[in-house]
Amino acid sequence: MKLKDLAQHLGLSQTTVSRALNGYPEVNEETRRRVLDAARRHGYQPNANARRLATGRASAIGIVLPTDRNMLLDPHYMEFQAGLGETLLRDEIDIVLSPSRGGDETANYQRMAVGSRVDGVILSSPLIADERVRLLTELGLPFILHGRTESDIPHAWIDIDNEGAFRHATKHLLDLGHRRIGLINGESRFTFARDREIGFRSALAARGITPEEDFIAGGVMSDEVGYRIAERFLAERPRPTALLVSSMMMSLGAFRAIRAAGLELGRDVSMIAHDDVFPFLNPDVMVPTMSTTRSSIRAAGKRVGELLMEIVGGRAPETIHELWPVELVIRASTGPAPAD
Amino acid sequence: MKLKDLAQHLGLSQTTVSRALNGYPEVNEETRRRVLDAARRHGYQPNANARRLATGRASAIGIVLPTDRNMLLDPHYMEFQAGLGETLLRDEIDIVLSPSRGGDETANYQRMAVGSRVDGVILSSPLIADERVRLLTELGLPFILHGRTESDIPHAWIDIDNEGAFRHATKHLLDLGHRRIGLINGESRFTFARDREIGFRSALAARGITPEEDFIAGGVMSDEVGYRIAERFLAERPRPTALLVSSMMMSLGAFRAIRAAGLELGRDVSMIAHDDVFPFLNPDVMVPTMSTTRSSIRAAGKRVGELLMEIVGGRAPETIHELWPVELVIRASTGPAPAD
DNA sequence: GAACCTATTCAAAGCGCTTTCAAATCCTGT
DNA sequence: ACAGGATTTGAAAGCGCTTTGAATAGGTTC
Repeated sequence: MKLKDLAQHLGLSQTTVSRALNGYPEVNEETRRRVLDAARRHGYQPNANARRLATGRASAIGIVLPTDRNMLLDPHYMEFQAGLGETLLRDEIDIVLSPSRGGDETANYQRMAVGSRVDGVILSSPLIADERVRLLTELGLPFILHGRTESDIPHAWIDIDNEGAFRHATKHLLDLGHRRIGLINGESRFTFARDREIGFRSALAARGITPEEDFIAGGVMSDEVGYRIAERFLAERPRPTALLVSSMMMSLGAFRAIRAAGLELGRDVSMIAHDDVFPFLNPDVMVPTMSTTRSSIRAAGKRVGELLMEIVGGRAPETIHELWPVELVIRASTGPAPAD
Repeated sequence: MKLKDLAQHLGLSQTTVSRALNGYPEVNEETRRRVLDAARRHGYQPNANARRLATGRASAIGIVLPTDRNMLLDPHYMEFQAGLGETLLRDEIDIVLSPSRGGDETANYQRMAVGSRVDGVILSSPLIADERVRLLTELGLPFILHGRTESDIPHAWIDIDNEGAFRHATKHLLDLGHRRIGLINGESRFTFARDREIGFRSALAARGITPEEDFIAGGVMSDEVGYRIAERFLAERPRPTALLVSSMMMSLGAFRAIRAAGLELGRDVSMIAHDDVFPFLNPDVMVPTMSTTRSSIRAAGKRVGELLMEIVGGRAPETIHELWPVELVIRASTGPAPAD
């Protein structure tokens, strides 16, 4: 059933039917009712591609998934997508995935931009100086950054306060008497990891403590890497009495390393991990319960979707900068520093 | 730059240029070279939506993500998508995500089918009697099932041998002398979970052992649920000496429960977990290393993409049934049953 | 009653591509 | 030199929708 058929059936022109369906005002209310009614009865749905061609709008947003950077492999993306969906589906916006191999993301973005496959894209996990901002600006493809990057080019971003989160977490550990604190971070090329390290260092500096460089490390945010780094930290003498960890996945590994070293979490070693709020990894049911800096990545996904649609709708990207505060939730994995 | 411009620039008709670009044979080789050359120089890329409208092919496949079923929240989807991308990106096929809330997936599928938004869809995590097979058949939307379901309607599927995998794993534990084996399964409404239970039971039955119903449980495949079930099992007297677990995530929780009960994995309690091969959760680096039934979900995603494109291309779905064997990898988490 | 609004509808022209059908050109064999 | 076939190109008709510009009908105004 196409528009033409529906129009014929109603004895109206395509024009009027189209207008009635799309809510244009210059249509008699009675006519509109008839049209909407008939459309529902016949299960009419416009051909998405015809509409796209006619309007020039893709009604879709894109995400490039780097399938070889370990990035995508973790659950963060999934949660983020779920959040995105909450916004976009309501407005009949499609989410187009463009998995990219071999670090050749440029091609993916180009492809999306040129064929008018999508109206805009979402940039996740930005590097400290991320080329994609320039690339997309040149391509003229609207975008929003989830995270931040250094760039002269004005652009939209939304980020959590990674620096503040880790500053507060560090400060909390200091207040508990900890002096040797290990930082198990994400990969240092990502802005969020840099910001967390800055927050960590600044809290130490505020107390006149010089951080031990051996107690700062980062890597892919996996269970495995968490284990390895924690194992290394705990083998040092004197060893750290507290760990600050960039993800719950890593904290699982770190926890194992603590056990493996014959130590007890929350007593011998304290730990605070960053929690992106995965439904399948709940810090409240861990044993012991895990102290966290918490910010829902799903909520972020939802908001990112909203904002991108605003940009596509004409809002100036440079007016969009949101920095979300991060909550520090103290649970049982943190305790006073043990006596030396 | 559109086709018309390019044609004008070359002094050719749109027809010829279009044919040259799309590899039709009835075009002079020299002309084709000129066209391809000019297209590259001008960075010409056809408008995706115009092409879609003209050909009637969407060059896209769809995935409905149930955002409220806990399903999607786990990392399986992500790995699967990565695999999909390996196939589809090569052929310029888009992956369209359709997140669905409130269990109203029907609407999502309908939407994809009618607007010719996608050429076909992928069905993941089928229930034992999954309505979607009938729905999609009626909608006339090509699809492939990743997993199996009971249905009179002939359809394409690809699945791993869940039953065989768990039968072998159980048999291996029996060979090690274990008699009380706990099954920590996925949610029982899913076919894969049922099949695993069948495999488990049949291995026991083959030795004349009646399974203890209290040692069979299932739930969302999360760390948390793994912990809870294992904790419950281990509180029983006599307790199981081995656990068979449906996912690595659950096995993490189960492992914690074993430690919490003051037991040692691989000595007091053996464990075999199903490993979908996540790059961030490597059974080889766990302590102790984890015995697994292994089958890469990413490889499955890749194959599913290939097969779906074959179906879209005209291959009869009922000719597509692939059952993949599952490897049993014995590592340190399994050992002989302790004396009673 | 003529001129002028306003509200409502429609015919037709795109959107940028593919594809059918016809035409033009070039060979080949006789 | 010419019919007949193969090769190569092009004009034009869609694909199903939106949107412009024009037309019609029904008041209003002076």
